[in-house]
This record gives sequence, C-alpha cells and structure tokens, in this order.
Amino acid sequence: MNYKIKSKIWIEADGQILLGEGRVSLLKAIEETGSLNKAAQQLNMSYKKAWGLIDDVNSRAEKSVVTKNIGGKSGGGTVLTPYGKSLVQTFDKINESCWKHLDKQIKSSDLG
Amino acid sequence: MNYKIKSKIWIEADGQILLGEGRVSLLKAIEETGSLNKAAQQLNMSYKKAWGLIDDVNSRAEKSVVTKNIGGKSGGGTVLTPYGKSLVQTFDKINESCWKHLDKQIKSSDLG
DNA sequence: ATTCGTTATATTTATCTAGATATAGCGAAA
DNA sequence: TTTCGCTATATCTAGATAAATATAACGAAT
Repeated sequence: MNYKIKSKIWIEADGQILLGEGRVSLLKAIEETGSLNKAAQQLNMSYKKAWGLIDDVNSRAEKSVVTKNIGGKSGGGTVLTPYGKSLVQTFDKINESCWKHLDKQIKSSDLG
Repeated sequence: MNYKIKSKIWIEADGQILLGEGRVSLLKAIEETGSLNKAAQQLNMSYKKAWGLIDDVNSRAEKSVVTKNIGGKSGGGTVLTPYGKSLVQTFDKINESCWKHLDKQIKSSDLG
C-alpha cells in the first residue's frame, strides 16, 4: 500500500494562530543567527514577511517570545527569550508525538 | 491558559494529496445527495472545483471512490463506492483519534 | 558627529488562486 | 425524438496573497 498519512499542528491563542511549523522554523533560525534579518535570508523569506510573523507571535503570546535590539554598532539583533525557547521545544515534542501516533493509527487501519 | 492545539491530517498517495478534510466533506455530501452538483451546492463550492477534486481523488486512489452516471432522464448522478465509504470512515476515525491524542499531549505539557 | 547593520514600514509589482460564466455532451425515459 | 438535469470542460475576471523595492529610524561604538 502506498498511502502515507501526514499532519500539521498549530497552537492558537484566542482563535488566532500563534505558532505553526513555519513560525517555529523562523524562531529556530533566529536562535541560530541572532538576527531576524539573517534568519529570514536563511529561510529564503522576505524580511517583511518574517518581521510580520514574529511581530504577530510576539504580541499574541502570553509573554514575549523574542527581544529585539535596534541600533548600535552592530545594528542590533533579535534573540529568543527563555519563554520562546520553551515554546519551540514544546511544539516540537508534541509534533513528533503526533507523527508517531498517526503512524501507529494508519498501520493498524485497513489502509496500512 | 488560553492556548489551544489544532491539527489537520491528510492522506497522500505518491507524494500527492489524496484525501483531506475538504475532500472528505465533499465525499460525504455526495453520499448524502447522490449528485456531485448538489454536493457542491451544499458546500457552497463551484461545480468546477468539486469536479476537479473528485476527479483527482478518483484517479489517485487505488480503486475508484465514486461512480458517475452521465445522462438519463434524471441527468445522472454520482455515488460512493464501498471503497469510497471505507476511506471516509477510516479518515474520520484516525482524525478523531489524533485530536484526542493532541488534547492529552497539550494538557500534560507546560502549556496546559 | 559619523558609521554601521539591523529593525521598522510603506508602496508597488507580480503571481497565484478562486470564482464566475458559458457551453458541450450524455442517455434513460416519456 | 425530445426532454431533462447532470457530468465534463474551457475561458475569462477578480481578489487575495506573496514578492520585490525603497527608505526611514535606531543607538552603541568609534
């Protein structure tokens, strides 16, 4: 049988999307590069789009997820807060557990 | 805490989408109305789009999922095959089990 | 004060997607 | 052989979404 089951999960706050796969990759890239601009480049995403996403996440989450530093010799930068890091970690954990669960499900169904 | 976790699952065949939530609702509407045209209307979808979706599902699935009758006094109609019905049922079952699983997961996480 | 690379934002352009519209083809039943 | 409502398909239009471009604002370090 050639069928595969796929899934996407996301976290909502007040009925609006807070975190999905795309936003999580962006947060990871920020963690890695220390800059929203570089993170956007790494993901082949326009800075504008990246900025909009992060702005949205940051304003909708209970606590802020990144801290931005504007100006300075190095121009500034963006780093994840501890809360941001824990959000990413929790998302990944749940996501992986979801995959495993679905894998079991389809194998035990008539499609597996 | 006001966070909620959501998910979408879909079944792929050869890397292409075979069945998702939208297509499943369409199949259910066909089962209910006996007509692709009426099903599309019921879902506020253009006939064209509905036809494209079903054509895609039908050609990608291992066995055909609907049988179409063209012509005749009543114009014809479209009905689900037994295989189509079982696909819908399996999808729903796995989907529901996924929701329950995610619910548990978020409740046992630091976001719950 | 000047410089730097970053964040912040507006404006325009292009692309993709969905929708509307139109029309041909079908065949069992009357 | 005419009728009917449905399937099948092409074409055009518009709206939404994404991408590209440009530029302002910032402030620590020199």
